[in-house]
Amino acid sequence: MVRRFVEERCQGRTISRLKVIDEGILDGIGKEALVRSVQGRRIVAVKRHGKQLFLELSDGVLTVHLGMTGDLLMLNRKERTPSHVRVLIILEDGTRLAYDDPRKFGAIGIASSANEFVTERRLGPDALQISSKEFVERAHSSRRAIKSVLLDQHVLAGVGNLYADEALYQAKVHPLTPANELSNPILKKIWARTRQVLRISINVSTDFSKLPGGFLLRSRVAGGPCPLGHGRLQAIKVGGRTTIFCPNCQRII
DNA sequence: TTTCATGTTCAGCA
DNA sequence: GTGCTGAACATGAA
Repeated sequence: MVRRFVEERCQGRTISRLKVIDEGILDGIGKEALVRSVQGRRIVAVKRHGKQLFLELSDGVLTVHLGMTGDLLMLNRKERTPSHVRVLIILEDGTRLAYDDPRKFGAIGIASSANEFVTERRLGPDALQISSKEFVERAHSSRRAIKSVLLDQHVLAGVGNLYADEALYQAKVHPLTPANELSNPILKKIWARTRQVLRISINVSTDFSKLPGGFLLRSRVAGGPCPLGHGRLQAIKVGGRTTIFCPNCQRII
């Protein structure tokens, strides 16, 4: 939804200026070099691969990752900039695309192309692009917990912690199950649920209260009720990440 | 005051 | 090579 938002508001427009307010979020490029790389360029297209956003310019690509708390906002020329804006992209008419990120876990940089960036970072196929066949192959070759596999951006790109929990809840698979012990039909189900969860979340702009009933994301709280009414949710750590699941719906290993 | 958190990367170890 | 853990990053919220 961020991609769509930026596409609607910025595609086809020209960047007249770029202002770096906090250099901490620049990734592998200095302030001056970044400014030189974007100023006067037109935003030709807005693309996404996993969690990575690409603003394709008339020459080169601006790469944007929102980290955990990042956001992109449009501000008109008079609005004052919110307190955690790190970079401002000023368009020719004075409106501004603001990169806002309190925790500064995100990153902005430059690449020669989106493909080059994906290859260099060794990102896996996008979670919404990968075929069920390739997903099954990739997942099946790992002995790690299925949740860790879903979260591994080198296996497939785009699944975050919350979405991995949701997909496994929907597929009724315990998050600690070793991926290679899952049958092909179950892996296909996980693949299908994962894309469904991502699609629906994009459609409701990650406003989880708008999700249909039976979604874990609506009330993902340890000790809270299972959305399908099958007991209480439990919290564990998988690969260092908080994992919430229903021990009744998602059978143990 | 303390703990935890939607992400990524790296060091250290089995 | 595989895979796990913990730490680091910086800040707000509970």
